[in-house]
Amino acid sequence: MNRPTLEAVAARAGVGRGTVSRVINGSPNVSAKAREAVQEAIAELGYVPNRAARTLVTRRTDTVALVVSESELRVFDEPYFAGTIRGIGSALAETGLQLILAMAQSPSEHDRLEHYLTGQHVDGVLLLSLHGADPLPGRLEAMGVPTVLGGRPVGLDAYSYVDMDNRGGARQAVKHLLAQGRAHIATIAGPQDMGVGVDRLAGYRDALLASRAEELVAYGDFSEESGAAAMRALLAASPGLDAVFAASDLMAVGALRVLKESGRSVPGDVALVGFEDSKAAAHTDPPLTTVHQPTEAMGRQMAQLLVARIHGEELRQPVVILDTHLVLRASA
Amino acid sequence: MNRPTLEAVAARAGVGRGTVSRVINGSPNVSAKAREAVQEAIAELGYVPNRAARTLVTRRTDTVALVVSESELRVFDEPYFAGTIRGIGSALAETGLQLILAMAQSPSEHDRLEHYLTGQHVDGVLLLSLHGADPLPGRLEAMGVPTVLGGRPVGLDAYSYVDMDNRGGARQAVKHLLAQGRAHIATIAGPQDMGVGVDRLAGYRDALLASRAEELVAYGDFSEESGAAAMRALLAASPGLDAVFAASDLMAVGALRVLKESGRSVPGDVALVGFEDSKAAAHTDPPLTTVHQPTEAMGRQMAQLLVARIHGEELRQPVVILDTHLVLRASA
DNA sequence: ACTCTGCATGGGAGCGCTCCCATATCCCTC
DNA sequence: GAGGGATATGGGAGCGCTCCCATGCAGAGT
Repeated sequence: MNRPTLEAVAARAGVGRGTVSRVINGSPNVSAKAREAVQEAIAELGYVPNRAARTLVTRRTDTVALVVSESELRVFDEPYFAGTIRGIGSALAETGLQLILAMAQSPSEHDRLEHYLTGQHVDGVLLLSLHGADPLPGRLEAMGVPTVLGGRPVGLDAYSYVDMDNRGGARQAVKHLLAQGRAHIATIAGPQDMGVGVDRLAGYRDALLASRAEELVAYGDFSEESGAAAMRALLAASPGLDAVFAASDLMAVGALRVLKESGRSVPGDVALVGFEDSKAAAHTDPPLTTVHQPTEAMGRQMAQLLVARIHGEELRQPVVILDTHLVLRASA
Repeated sequence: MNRPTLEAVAARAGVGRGTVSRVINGSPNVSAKAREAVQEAIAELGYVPNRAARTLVTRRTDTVALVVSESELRVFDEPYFAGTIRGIGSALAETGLQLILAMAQSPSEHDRLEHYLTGQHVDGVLLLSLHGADPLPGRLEAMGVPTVLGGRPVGLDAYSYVDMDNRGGARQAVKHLLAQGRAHIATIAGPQDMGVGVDRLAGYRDALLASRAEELVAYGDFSEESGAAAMRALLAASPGLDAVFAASDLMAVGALRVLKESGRSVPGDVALVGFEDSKAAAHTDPPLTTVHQPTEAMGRQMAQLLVARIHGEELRQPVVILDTHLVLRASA
């Protein structure tokens, strides 16, 4: 049951420990003959390097953490999460780095987590869409732990992050509504302590400003119920509205329900656009026109930036914004 | 920037290395005075044990892997995944174990993964709903790596797994349809190389057998499209059917679409029941009656079983089946 | 007073690896 | 043919920890 060690491989190959180590780590200064002998011995013995021993001396852990904060957990089943994690996984697989999933489910665990992350257990950290001015990324960077955020943070300036072009996507969506001749376009905005919330609202305003239409805003928290509530508020305030841009598909779903209940037809009376291009969007009645976001690409990009930083490279472009585009379905 | 070591703590506290180690690991054989001095020194220096050094000597990694196989990746955004992972996370957080997320995205990576998992990098492995007779769990156990599966495996006997009562849930769903006076009940079954697929079909048959009704089966792969295709096949074969039990919500969604397209009303002409109680189920029109499964509990349970095995405990009950129950909405 | 038991303690050995230095080997140049 | 520079190689030291053994010391028993 005992795993072979470096020494065993060296003995088998008839070389010294150093040479085996060089072969494993891809040093060029090894003769072809020695390299071959070593590789053969490795294969024969089924040798696998002991990560702990290596970490102990190199101080690299070859591990990065994906931190999912408490608030995020609720949103766990949002479609963008699945895509992002898949992207992270595939980018990381190419580098041999391991991904550990760190979830802080309570404030006390949040401390434990910070301790863990700064305690040389990981080479870098990926943080997904945090709320408000979370001090974590700043502290990690201060302790020398490279960090890359998913989603533009609001209230702090992070060195490196990857985000969707939320503003551009929203602008496009609202322009589409305008182009269809809609005159009273409302928006159901997301929480304003998150970049996504702020940016999608900004995009809405961009488009309206260009056309000098009046703005009409209600806020939700990305949940369906909040979308329904916001829709009710909007209808009460402006019964004559003829279009709604919701900052998330889920909120759009809630809004759709309320619109129907109020006897309005979609898109006949009111056109509706969501954001996310989630699976749910394709299944509503009518199917939802929405803004597509490249979640998997975002994950890949985050991982790539982090890996570069871990390798000590200077990032040419520490902030990456990915394109979004409108997906036309029946609701607008 | 240099982290303090055990030795530094010992010096500060005026004791030997051994005593500090004993304090950290909770050995009872330490005088109150020494313990106090050590704890003070630890706090003052902000000492955090080096995991790699500890792993090197103990051969414990305090890490477990959650393996998500290639085929699983597609299903990543299925709601049960989010719930399960949350349950695993919360159960693990209580034990101090770390969760690493291992995804095999291609067959070649599958080998690499197996190598990794058996190469003393993790203390145990959690495997989520595998297809067919995957050799991985057997190999892991053979190498002495404790393994717990999520979902009953088909074609191999695993020592320990956690599953939902898929058969019971399906039986309940179909009985409900029978109780409503439905006489021609079809099912859209899942893939028969997965426990969920087999068991939900078995439950359907249980219920039909009791009532001596005729069975009517089509197969899908849990995707919406496959559900739609199966529904078309069923309608072609038996235009007079008046109820459908789909083995997943997503397939039910596909079936619902086809039923509507064929001019049938739901639940008027055809009653429809899904399985999973996913978010999507609540948003269809009409909302889907479905079988609820306790995903988070499943995750917790899996983690708990694994932890017990890692601690070398004999499992009183290595197989755990969790209850499911019917959620009545409008579609049946 | 002396031995014996039992617990607290210090510190050597060693986990498996990388780093680096000293040494061996080779080939080229004059 | 001798000297010099490169390149390949072996192996000691040491990363920070746990394990365990030897030692110290107090209190109990005779």
